[in-house]
Amino acid sequence: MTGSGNKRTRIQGINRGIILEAALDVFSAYGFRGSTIDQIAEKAGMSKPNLLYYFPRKEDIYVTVLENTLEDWLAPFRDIDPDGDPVEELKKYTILKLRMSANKPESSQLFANEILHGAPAIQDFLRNNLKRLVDEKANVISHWIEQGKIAPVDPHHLIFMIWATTQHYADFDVQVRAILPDQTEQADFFDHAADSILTILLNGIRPRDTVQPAQ
Amino acid sequence: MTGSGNKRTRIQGINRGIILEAALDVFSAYGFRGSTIDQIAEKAGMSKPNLLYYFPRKEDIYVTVLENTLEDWLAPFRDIDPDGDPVEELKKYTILKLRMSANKPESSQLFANEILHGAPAIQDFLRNNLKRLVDEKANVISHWIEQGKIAPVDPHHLIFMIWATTQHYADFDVQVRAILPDQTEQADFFDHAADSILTILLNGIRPRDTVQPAQ
DNA sequence: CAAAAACTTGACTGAATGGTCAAAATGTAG
DNA sequence: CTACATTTTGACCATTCAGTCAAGTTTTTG
Repeated sequence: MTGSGNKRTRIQGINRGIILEAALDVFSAYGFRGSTIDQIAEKAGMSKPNLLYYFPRKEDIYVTVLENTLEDWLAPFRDIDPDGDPVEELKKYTILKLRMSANKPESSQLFANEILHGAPAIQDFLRNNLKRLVDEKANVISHWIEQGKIAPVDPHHLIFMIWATTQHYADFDVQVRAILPDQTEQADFFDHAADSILTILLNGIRPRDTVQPAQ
Repeated sequence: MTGSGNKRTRIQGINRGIILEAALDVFSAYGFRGSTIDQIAEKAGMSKPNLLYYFPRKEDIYVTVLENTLEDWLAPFRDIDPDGDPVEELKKYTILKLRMSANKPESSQLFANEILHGAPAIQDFLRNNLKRLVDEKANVISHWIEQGKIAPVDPHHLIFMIWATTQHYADFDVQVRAILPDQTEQADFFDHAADSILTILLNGIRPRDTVQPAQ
């Protein structure tokens, strides 16, 4: 959960972890500018100078949290298996992402906030690592289409659609709760959401030999 | 574009408009906390005290911009016609929403940022006005389903899916551009996006009499 | 257990920023 | 064109907040 970088001593390992956990909470709730070092320090249960002993600048904390988050976020995407059954793979991925939205909305929110404000800290990452990875997976989808396993749809836009839809439940959490106050209380809310989304999505990409009805 | 509230004099009308336009740009780019009154004042071409003469507090500007934005944002949703053809109505709505993402991403971004940070300024609006409206439109969709005009899908989640997908192109603009640098340059990028999304979405909700294939 | 290294913190500093104020400039109505 | 209302702004104030520092405390190591 914490594990980044060079933890010289025992105490460093522990405290960096505590700080990063607190920082995720605070940054995801208030954004970079909206968060204060004091807030994070208090949540981490240490003094501000102590926190700055581990991360000399506010930005250092932020970037570290963001990097850790990115990895969590991409792992299930990396795991999409080119040799698996397309429907099964996309289904698995969608459910995993949705589960992340349910269990760790903070990660998604932190990331969303970063992108929303122009991704100042991860421009390069998006343009290089992420682009490469997405292009690669888009290729996988293209193959599936060629083999007639799913309908011909633009792979990139399909990926965007899955991202958007699944992250919506984390990023727009407040709105979802406001609109469905009772259902969001229920334990099976996310299962139901998954069902609904997958029904549309999987039927949307099911191979069709008939032409779409006019209009 | 500007038009809210009580503009006593000619000058007030003009200047409030200028301020709100500048404020939308600034707030959408940097968030509430990340924006400064000086920034907005400079963009609006006037001194800070002058700006504060029209909107005594930073929050007043923010709330006003947000309210104007909300109306733009909801108008096409309100216009979904219960008596229209379902596929045609949803198609129209999706395209309108996507066009808004293309033409005025700032509005969507401002709204996304507000929700992302817990919607402190519009909790009530979400819980009352928005919930009512969404429930109403969800009912319309339910009717369409009963009449067999579209497949049985959860109306609320369908709405979320359309919102999420269309707004993604505004809110995650930087990411989309990073992944599709060439295509986003092209004039027909949004048309292509609309095609891709609608292909999946409309097939996803097309009435089916055959059972979905196993798994 | 003593010395060195690592860790912790109260008190402080400087810059940024939301907001005030009184006086000047401009617009408007009779 | 004069009196009044509206608009504009330079200078200023108080607060918040990132980051420093020097002096203390704890942990580790030989």
